[in-house]
Amino acid sequence: MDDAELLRSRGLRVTRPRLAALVALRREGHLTADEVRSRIGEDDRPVSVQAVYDVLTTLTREDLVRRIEPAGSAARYEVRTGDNHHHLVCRTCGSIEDVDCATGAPPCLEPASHRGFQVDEAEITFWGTCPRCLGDSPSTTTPPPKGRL
Amino acid sequence: MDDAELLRSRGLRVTRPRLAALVALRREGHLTADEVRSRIGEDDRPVSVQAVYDVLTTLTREDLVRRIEPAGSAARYEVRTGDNHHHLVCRTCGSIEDVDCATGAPPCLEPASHRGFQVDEAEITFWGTCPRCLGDSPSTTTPPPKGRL
DNA sequence: CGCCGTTTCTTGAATCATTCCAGATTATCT
DNA sequence: AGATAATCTGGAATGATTCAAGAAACGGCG
Repeated sequence: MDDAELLRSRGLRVTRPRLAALVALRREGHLTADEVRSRIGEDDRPVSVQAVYDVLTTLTREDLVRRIEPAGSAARYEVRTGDNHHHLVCRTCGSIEDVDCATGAPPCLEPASHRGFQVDEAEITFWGTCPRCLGDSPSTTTPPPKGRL
Repeated sequence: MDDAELLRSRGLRVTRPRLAALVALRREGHLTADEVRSRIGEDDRPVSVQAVYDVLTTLTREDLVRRIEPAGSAARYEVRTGDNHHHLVCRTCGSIEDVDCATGAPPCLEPASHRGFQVDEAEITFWGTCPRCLGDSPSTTTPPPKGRL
């Protein structure tokens, strides 16, 4: 099933910005809205800021894309692969890696006490230092993408 | 050890805004910077927006306060109790509850594959619906604090 | 194949949280 | 008390995201 069919199967219209966003996210994961926009602009006709947010919001709502918001960074998007994986975030350079879920199926982890909550997802962010930043001198290190924490 | 001693023990100056922030956060957890500011303003002389951010940043750096940033909401602060606990967030009203860590000491959970990362913390957010929103009709439900997701 | 109605995209401005700046204050140490 | 560096104040700037109004385009229908 190609992207066009994928969109139709969710009852979504097939538009250039949507197809381009899916392609961009399939090529690189964990992109910010702005990065998605520039990737699209590179090999396609540019789209407006608004269109990018609309597209990403729609695709997220239909579960074709997952949105993550690591503390201290703008929201990032990745193609929803179906598996429930988690993220490793480098405190120094902000890079993000996927890691498989250690336990089984979603929500993959049960809270010690539900307190009456109906839990449907456990989102896990592992914080640490990436191998590159571990070895590098601070000067050669790529600075974090945006805000600090 | 009272708050003044606590601050001194970290090499921090004892100031009214810092003491007031600690008191406010001890009374209520998971407050936004702005909420901390208004709580201080209620029973103390008001402090500037800037002072609140400075104070919270400093206290966070010294590990007296923990900062969390649930997706779709402004940053929230809570007094660091030392235990590593996690959070239950209601998708409907945005309320946050603490839950103890099921596994042991930090990082409390190991990623399936480190990929060379040196992991020091596993931050877990459980998403779901709180008991109040489960039972309530949508109309009587308190709306989410800020942005949607 | 061309028209219509609805959805989606464009441009431009607004909002919110957070940070930057420069100068006035104030908690500590001598 | 006085010096000095850390803090706080007020005001403006920044960055991500959203709102608004109108133009354009997708997809169904005749």
